[in-house]
Amino acid sequence: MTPRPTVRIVLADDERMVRSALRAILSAEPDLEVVGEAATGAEAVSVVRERRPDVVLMDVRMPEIDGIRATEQILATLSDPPRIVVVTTFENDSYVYDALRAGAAGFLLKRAEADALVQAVRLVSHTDTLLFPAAVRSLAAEHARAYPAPPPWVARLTCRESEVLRLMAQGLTNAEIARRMEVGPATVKSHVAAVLAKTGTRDRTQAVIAAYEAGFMNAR
Amino acid sequence: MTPRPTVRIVLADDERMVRSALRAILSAEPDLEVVGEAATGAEAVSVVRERRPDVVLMDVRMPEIDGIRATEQILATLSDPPRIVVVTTFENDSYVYDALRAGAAGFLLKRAEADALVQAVRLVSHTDTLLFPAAVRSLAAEHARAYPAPPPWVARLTCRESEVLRLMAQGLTNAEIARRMEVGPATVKSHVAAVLAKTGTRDRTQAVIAAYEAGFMNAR
DNA sequence: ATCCGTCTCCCCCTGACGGCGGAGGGGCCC
DNA sequence: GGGCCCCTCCGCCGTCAGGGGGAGACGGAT
Repeated sequence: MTPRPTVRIVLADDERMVRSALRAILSAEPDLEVVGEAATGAEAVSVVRERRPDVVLMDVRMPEIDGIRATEQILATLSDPPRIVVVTTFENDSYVYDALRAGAAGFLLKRAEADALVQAVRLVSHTDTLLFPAAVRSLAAEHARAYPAPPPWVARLTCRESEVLRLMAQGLTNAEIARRMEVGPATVKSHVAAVLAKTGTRDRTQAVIAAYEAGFMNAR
Repeated sequence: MTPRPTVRIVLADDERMVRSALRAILSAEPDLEVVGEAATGAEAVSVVRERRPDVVLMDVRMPEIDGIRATEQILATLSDPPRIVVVTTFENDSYVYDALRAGAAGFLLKRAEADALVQAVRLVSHTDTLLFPAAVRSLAAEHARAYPAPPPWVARLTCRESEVLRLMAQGLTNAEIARRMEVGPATVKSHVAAVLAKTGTRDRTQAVIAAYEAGFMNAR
C-alpha cells in the first residue's frame, strides 16, 4: 500500500476511560496521532478549532453541548472542517439520523473492534465513498415506506383523474377544483366518482388517505 | 496491527475493463485475493455460490439480473453469506436505497481512490459498525421530513380529539367513529368541530391532510 | 366504419357533514 | 364556592358530496 500521511485525531468523550482506551488503540498505529482530547461538547469545538485535526471521534452524550450540536457547530464555523465520526453505544439510537443530518462523516459503535476502529479512522480521513448499513437499513426501510411501490390503481388513473386527486389531496372542494381546472363542477364530480371507483374508496377523505399511503403526494 | 487473514473477493461487473482494474488494485495487496469474476447478475450468484468469498464487489447495472437482485438472491439463499459492496458511478442513484434494503453491507463509488477501495474492502470484510453519508444524508433529510416537528396544534388537541382525528384519518365516518369510540354521534360531531377549529381546517379532508403533513399518522 | 376510452356536462335524490347555539356533569385549581 | 376545561349530548339547517342515471364530442385503435 502507498505510504500514508499521518492522520491527526481529536477525541471527544466525557469519560476519561473511553478516551484513554481510544488513544491507546490509535496511538499504536504509526500513521495515526491523537492531537487533542475534549470532555464536553463545548470543549470539543474549541479544541478542534485550535488543533485542526483530520478526524474527530465524537461521543454523542456529553455535558453542556451534545455531540450532535458540537458537530453542527464545528462544521458550520470552520472552513475545511475535519471529518467527524460520531461514536455511540447503540446503533438504534435515534441519534443516528440527527448525526447524519448534522453532517457527520461516519458512525461508529463503541463495541467496534480495535482493528475496525483503526481502519475506519484511516478510511474516513480521506474519503467519503462508502456507507455501512445496520442503522441505515432502517432508514432505507423508511424510504420504502415513504415511496412505496405504486398500487395498481395509480397507473389506471387518467390524466385528469390524477389532477383531480392531487387537488382533492390539497383539501379543495369540488367547486374549487372546477375553478382551478377551468371546467364545470359536474365534470369534477364525474372525475371524483371515477377516482373513488378506481381507488376503491367511498369518499374523498378515504381517497386522499389512499393517495398519501400510496406515496402519490410525495412524487411532487 | 494484528496480522490479517486473507480476504477472498469476487468481482461482478459487466465491463471487463472495470474488473481488471479492480483486480489490479486489489491483487497488489498481500492480504486480498480475487477468487472469482462475473459479468452478469446470474453469473455472480453462481460464482459466489461456488467460490464462497468474504466480500463481493457488485456492480449495479448488469445484464439479465441487476446487482440489487443478485444481492437479494445471494443473501437469501446462502447461509453465512459474503459481505456485498454495491459499486456504482453516481452516489445519488436511487439504487442506493434499494441496495441498502437488499442488504448490501456497503456502497462504493467507482471514482473512489485505490487506497480507499482497498481499505473499504478490508473494513467491510469483518465489521459492520460504520456508515458513511453523502447519499445517506438525503435519507436523513427524508427522515426529517417524515417526522417533522409537530405543529403547535398537535399539543393542544385533547385526548379524545386526538382519537377522533386518528380515526378520521383512517377514513371513518362520524357514525363509525361514534361506534368505535362507544359514544353518541353528536359527541363525535363536537370533537370533529373542535379538531377542525384547532387545526384551522374547514372539513375533515383538510384535517386528515393536516394530520398526515404533521407526521401525526407516522407516530404509530 | 365502428368501437372504446376520455373528457365534458346535465338532472335528481339522499345522506353525511359542518355551523350554530345550547346544556349538563365531572374534575381540577385557586 | 366559583371558575375553567373536558367530555358528553341535543336540535336545526344549509351545504356539499356521492350514487344513479345519461349524453354529446373527440380521438385512437381495429
